[in-house]
Amino acid sequence: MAPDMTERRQLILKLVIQEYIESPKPVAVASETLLKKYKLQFSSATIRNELAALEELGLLTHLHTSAGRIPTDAGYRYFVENLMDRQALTAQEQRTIQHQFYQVRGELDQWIHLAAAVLAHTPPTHNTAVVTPPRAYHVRVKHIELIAIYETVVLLVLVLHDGTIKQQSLTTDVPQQQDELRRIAQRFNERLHGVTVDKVQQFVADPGEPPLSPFETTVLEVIMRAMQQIEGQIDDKVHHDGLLEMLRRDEFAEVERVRQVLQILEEGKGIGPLIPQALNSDGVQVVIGGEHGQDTMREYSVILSRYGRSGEVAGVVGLFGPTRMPYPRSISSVRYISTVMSELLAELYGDRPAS
Amino acid sequence: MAPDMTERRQLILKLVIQEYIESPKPVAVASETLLKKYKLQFSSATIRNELAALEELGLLTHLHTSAGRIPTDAGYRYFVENLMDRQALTAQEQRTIQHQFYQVRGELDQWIHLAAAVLAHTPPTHNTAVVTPPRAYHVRVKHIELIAIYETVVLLVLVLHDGTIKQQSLTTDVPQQQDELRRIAQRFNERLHGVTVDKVQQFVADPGEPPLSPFETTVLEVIMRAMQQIEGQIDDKVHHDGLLEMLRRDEFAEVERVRQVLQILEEGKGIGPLIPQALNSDGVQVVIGGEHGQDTMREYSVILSRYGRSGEVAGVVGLFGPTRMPYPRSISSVRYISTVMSELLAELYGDRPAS
DNA sequence: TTTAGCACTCGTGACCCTTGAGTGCTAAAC
DNA sequence: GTTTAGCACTCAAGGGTCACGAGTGCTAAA
Repeated sequence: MAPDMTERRQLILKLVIQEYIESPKPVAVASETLLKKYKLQFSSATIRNELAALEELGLLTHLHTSAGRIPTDAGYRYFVENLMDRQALTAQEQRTIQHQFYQVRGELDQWIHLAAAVLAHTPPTHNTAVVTPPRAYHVRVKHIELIAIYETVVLLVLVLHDGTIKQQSLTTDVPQQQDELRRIAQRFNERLHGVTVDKVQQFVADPGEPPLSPFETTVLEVIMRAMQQIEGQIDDKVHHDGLLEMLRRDEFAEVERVRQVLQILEEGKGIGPLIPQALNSDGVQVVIGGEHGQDTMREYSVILSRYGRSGEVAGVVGLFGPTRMPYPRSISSVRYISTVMSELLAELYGDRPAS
Repeated sequence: MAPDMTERRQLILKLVIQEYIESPKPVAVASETLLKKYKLQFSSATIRNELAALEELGLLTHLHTSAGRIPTDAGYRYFVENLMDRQALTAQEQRTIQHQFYQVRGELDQWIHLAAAVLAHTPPTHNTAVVTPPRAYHVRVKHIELIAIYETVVLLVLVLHDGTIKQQSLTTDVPQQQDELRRIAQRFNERLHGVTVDKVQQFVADPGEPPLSPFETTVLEVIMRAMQQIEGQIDDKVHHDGLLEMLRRDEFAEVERVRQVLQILEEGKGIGPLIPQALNSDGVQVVIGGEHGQDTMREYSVILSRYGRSGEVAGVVGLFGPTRMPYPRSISSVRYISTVMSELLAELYGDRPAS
């Protein structure tokens, strides 16, 4: 703790931030307000002196002379690191969430929707939930399927070990029979089960006997392209929920802010770059304002947590909103939901490394 | 043609609407402006009389006495039906679009992204492109695959004949071997190929020999549930592109309008109900303002066209924006892109009914 | 039936004023 | 040295007034 941060200053900073983030509207907080609301044992003049000191320390600021104080990014950071009280979810809330996940446990593609919906609708709402699907960094082949659609059209279904599915139609000059396709798929499945993209490459270079037909080569090329594409787009699309609710906040009275948010969410700008970091960290990550040098994010914060296991099948889940965010509660929600999702994921993929 | 609609009135109405929808800002058009811009052979006073008459007929309106005229929904409708000049895409634009689709022809899941991107970025931009994935109303089983993830976890992959893929993990009490799973899948594929959900139901009721194991019954139940769910959500999620570009329009200076649009796009309100109709019609559908009694849509128009074949595998593609929309050009774009997509779809599924 | 002329309407933007919340400072009290 | 009362000062927000000008609607003449 910096020596300048006396206990009283900590108390006042904490109260200012709590007051500010909990109020429905973003009104700067004044010395008299604090005095009355929290029945402090010193006068408003003293508070004003302390507020001035906290401003000197860079933790608070104000928009103009005759306005109350609002936290700076550094102020929020200090609050999150040192001052805030944890606000765990109630047992009832935990049960409800567990129950909802239990109902869709098998449907991996529903997870991200559910997670986002739950986070967006667990009070306090008014922030946007963001989730990426569970994915592996280095994808491996789980299963290959070739289905004759009709004579010269074949549907390739590629299942990767993280559960990602990629489908692709192929047209061929030579008509393919379903029997023949099954034979090809079986050979591929035997040789390629569990391998990464470079092992597929090796197989193409040295297939052994019998050599690959042109059609088989095509199929393998498509498979490799698909795998590469999927590896490259890890943080491509971030699913979100609760946006409209968030836009009701007074912060979004001017269109420009709304456009900013849409740019961040729709084009992945701002949040995307934070995802790799979250995937490789344990615990909840909090990025406040422009802390990571992203100008688009200067007025927004993101709370992210990985679910699943680092380096294996994993995704991130979190909340996004204006820096004026109810951090204690939001952090608890994100932490809890990531735990639940991790447990369910472990159940699905087993407790050992996914094969 | 209503007898009141003299040629001159038609001309003036057409010019008013063209002037209004082509201008970058929504400024009501005045009699003097028309006179100067189009060198009309009669005076501004005459134009004013005609404008008053067109207002009497319900085709134009104005916001206050000292403002120029703007079209009503009925005015736009009359324009679209009777007055507008077709504005076909240039050969160059057509080539570019064809080329882009050719590059992703096999990847069905890329289609909707591409279609939306192309529509959103073909001038005039400033409207939002909307696309639904190619889907069949009555889904039939194409292929069933069971993959052992580990001993008691099985991944079911269900491929439907419209190319939709549904994955679901199942946990079982009895460990399942991959060989056994392959046998089960093969039996199912032989018996269920091409069948609709009620035929699956029949099979469960009367499986013949050998009877179904509890695990097999579970799998079939999951399959049926998945099929029902997919049939029910035909117009569930509408993919869109170009939203941010549209929000730069002056129409969206107030947040309330932006919220309306997000509600329409994110929650499917407004556009969803129009989709079944578009799927069952030929040609381009234009819904202007609140024509279909949807209050949320009162200030917006949608241009939709089916691609694919009615009743078989098909989707819709279109444009969405404020009623002040460049109809001639937008309609041409939508028409062209739906044609291209229909052709590609026919190529993928063959020219006969999909089997 | 068309047109010139002109009064009238009404939204827009500039300007000014008042109000009140809240600070910052000074000087006295503890 | 620290705390506090008192008060001058600042500044955003809201409201009222006014001038401006674009554009219509009407009247009367062509």
